[in-house]
Amino acid sequence: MPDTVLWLRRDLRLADHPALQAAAQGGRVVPLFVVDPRLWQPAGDPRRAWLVRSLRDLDERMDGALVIRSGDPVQVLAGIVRETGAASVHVTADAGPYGRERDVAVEHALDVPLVRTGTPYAVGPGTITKSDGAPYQVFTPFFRAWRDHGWPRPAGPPPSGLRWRRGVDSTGLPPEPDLAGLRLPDVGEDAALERWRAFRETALPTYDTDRNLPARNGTSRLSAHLKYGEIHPRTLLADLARHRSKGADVFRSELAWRDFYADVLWREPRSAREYLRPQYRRLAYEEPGPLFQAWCEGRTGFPFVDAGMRQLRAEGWVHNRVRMVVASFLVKDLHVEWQHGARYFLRWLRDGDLASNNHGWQWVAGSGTDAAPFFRVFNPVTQGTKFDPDGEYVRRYVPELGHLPGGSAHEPWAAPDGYAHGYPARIVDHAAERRSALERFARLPS
DNA sequence: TTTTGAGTTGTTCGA
DNA sequence: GTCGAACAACTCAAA
Repeated sequence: MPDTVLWLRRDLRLADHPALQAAAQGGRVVPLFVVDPRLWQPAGDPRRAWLVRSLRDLDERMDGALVIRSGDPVQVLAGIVRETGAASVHVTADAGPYGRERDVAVEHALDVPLVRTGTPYAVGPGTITKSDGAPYQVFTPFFRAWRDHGWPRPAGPPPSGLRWRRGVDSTGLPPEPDLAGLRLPDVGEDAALERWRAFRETALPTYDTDRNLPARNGTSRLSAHLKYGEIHPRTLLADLARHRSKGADVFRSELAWRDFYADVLWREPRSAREYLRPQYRRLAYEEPGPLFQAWCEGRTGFPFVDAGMRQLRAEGWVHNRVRMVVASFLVKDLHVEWQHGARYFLRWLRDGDLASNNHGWQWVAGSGTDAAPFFRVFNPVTQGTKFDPDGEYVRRYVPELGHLPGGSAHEPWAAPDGYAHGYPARIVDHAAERRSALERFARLPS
């Protein structure tokens, strides 16, 4: 039986891995990861560090068999096939705009088959359609169809006869960037499974309500594990079938959101960078300047916003409720186009995913999927007092507010000693900027 | 075929 | 303090 190549990308695990199962049908498997400058360069340090750690973990599970090479995948794959005499190259299909084109280019350059088995999603992009075959543009009908469609069972553990081919030249791991104090959680397949187990047994039953409270550990924090494919949503959905609770239902729908946004990107690749509703391009925006800088650095003077932006720089992760609030602040209060915020997020988020991140930003901007009532402008103070009533989250990330008790941390301007520790004054008047945002929308030709 | 109701995550105003 | 209406308008599916 001839050997095969398993070209790993966003599927850095051994369990529940259909492409690995397919590759193992041949002889020995050459597990390969290509450090592609076109993906490595634009990725921020948190994502690079996560990737390096995840590859190191995977290599250990493979007893050191993982082959790492840098360069253009077209050349690297052709070289590997030539060196090893492999009969096929196996991948998990990539749904992103760059990955799809890259895979077609690799396919054309190879004289052996490029075999795509499975996707990183429960239901592959392009699968769910309306009865007339057109794609859904609204989440809830997509969700119903997605649920009714169902998803495959987990593929199980790696096949018992699996043999890695050894001795293939490898450049070794790329250097891990210095994160300068930014803390990442444990990385890798075991860490992902453990995170899932811990979440399932503690926070899942109350996920429907607690997921909105950023001070609490109420969310799964699986996003980066899912992004790198250390765990597959199939695995999660199979386990969820044994949990009956409102929390389990809501968590399932969050996995459907991930599939939905991947589906939207697959059908409209330009939506990664451009407005899904093109008329929003003509809105009156402001060029990013000093106010944008203040937003990036978490010194807008709005505690909930600043806490979120500082959490981003401290952990490479932000609670989803707070992502919405900081995004709304940039787009609706500072009138900066969503692409600037999305790019900054992708630079610093450890889970930075093109589809989820950029469509989430478009949702906030009003230009994305969903009815998008343009008058939806988050009030950073209201959001703070509603979802962080004790001010615990704000004080955790903004030490200058540590002396303000309870919910008063959300309104330092109302406390006599609110600015005693150097917290900045508000950079804009929220009520005025809200009106300005609504006026800009009203002037938008339809 | 047309109509109708509902749609992840909101805020403000006035009764 | 609570509550409903208004903000204005697109997609989808059921009636």
